[in-house]
Amino acid sequence: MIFDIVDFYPSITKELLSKSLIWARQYTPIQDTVYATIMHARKSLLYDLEGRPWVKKATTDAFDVTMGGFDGAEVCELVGLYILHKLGDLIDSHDIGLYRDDGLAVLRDHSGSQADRMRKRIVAAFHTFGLKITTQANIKTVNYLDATLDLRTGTHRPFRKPNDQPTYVHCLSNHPPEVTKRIPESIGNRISTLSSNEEIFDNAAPIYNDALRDSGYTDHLVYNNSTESSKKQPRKKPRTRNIIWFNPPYSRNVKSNVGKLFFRLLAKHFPKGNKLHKIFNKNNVKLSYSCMGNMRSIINSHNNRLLSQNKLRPQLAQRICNCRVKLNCPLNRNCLVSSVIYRADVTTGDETKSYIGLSSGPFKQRYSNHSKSFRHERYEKETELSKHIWDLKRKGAPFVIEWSVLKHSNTSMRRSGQCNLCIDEKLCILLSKNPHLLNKRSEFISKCRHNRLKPMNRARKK
DNA sequence: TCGCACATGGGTTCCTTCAG
DNA sequence: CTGAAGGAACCCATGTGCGA
Repeated sequence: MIFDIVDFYPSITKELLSKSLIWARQYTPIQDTVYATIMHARKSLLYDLEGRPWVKKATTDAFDVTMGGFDGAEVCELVGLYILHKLGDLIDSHDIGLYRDDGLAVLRDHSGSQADRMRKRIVAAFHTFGLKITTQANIKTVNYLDATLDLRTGTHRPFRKPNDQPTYVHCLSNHPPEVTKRIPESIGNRISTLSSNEEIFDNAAPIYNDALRDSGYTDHLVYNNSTESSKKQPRKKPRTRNIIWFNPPYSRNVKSNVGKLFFRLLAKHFPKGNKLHKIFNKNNVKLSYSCMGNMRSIINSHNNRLLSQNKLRPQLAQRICNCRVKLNCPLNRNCLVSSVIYRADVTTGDETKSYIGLSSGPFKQRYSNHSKSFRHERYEKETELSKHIWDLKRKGAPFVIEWSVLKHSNTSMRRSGQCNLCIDEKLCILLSKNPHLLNKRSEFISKCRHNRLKPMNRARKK
């Protein structure tokens, strides 16, 4: 029996999702990424994890997000698992499966009318969750996802919807060569897996071969049943290595062999005998090209950034300093500025030592924490700056601290997944010409802590 | 309600120890 | 030599209380 949930994601009610979450947490700690995504979606819900009313009110009963996105997929997976669990009373859990909104069930030893009664019970069960499904029972052949399963012959073969012509990235497209090179091979493997024998593969292959030819490839798909033989002899799992990846963006316009140059630098600066050779060597450092961003999304994000800046400007102009005594403002009446890289210059006599830090929130808040660590000895070790201040205090050396903003930035993520603010801070530290910089080298390898504070991830902490 | 000081929490890396 | 485990350190972000 095959069934399809109509408008699955838009039909998931707050109650259903809350129940699914409560159920899932009984069995397993939910992965951080999944949890954060679901919690983000939960913002539009009226219930929290314990079923209590959620503070933020939603406008509608259902979500306003489409299922295509990451959020939708994760929510559907979770709710789907909950539904499958509940359907366990009706049908053996080994005989029913759900992928997003497509479901498949095997009914053993059921006559035609028994199977139809079961179909009706499953439809009714979905109704109790507020979901509608379309079903087909008493069938021996089903088209499920991208495969056709035939119970009569016990075979399976690739399936595509009528008029669904496969299209692939063109061989001359501006992708890393490894990507385009592997496309024919990966398609061949996929079609082979979906075909239960070579004859079925040969029947299915022409449409994919044509699509490959249209995309400029000369390769011909070959049946590959190695997956079966490899299953029989499980290979001993090799010891996992700690690999450091370098992922430069790939572009055909760049004629330099970036990879070759990179490894040449690696060999030059970390030769055998070097203290760091153990960490940075050809076996531990790998290179893989990443794709350049889609031109349309680059232009869109650029436009959005400019437009949102224009919207924010009037607000910024309203409040830039809240100091009671304006003359004492650490940033010259600009202390409420957010997302900045700042520098503190500590001058004692003729020596000036600097400390570079960042503040994603208002600088005033960060400043307040710094001043606390200067006042109380128990917070001496809070920052390298406070350590230095307490050093000077013990020596009885008079000092003056001057604060300045080095760079305005933001915590939005770059394409590489790195936060602008953190990268700018590291860059400022690297480019600083002050030989008496207080910052420690270990800061360069510290990870961004702003990712988790994005609205989506912030909910994780509630 | 605002501004401020302070306490606490949290994610991450570093360092040490120990077993295999 | 390697990886796991546990604690310490670091650098903030967030919550709370209090006086003006």
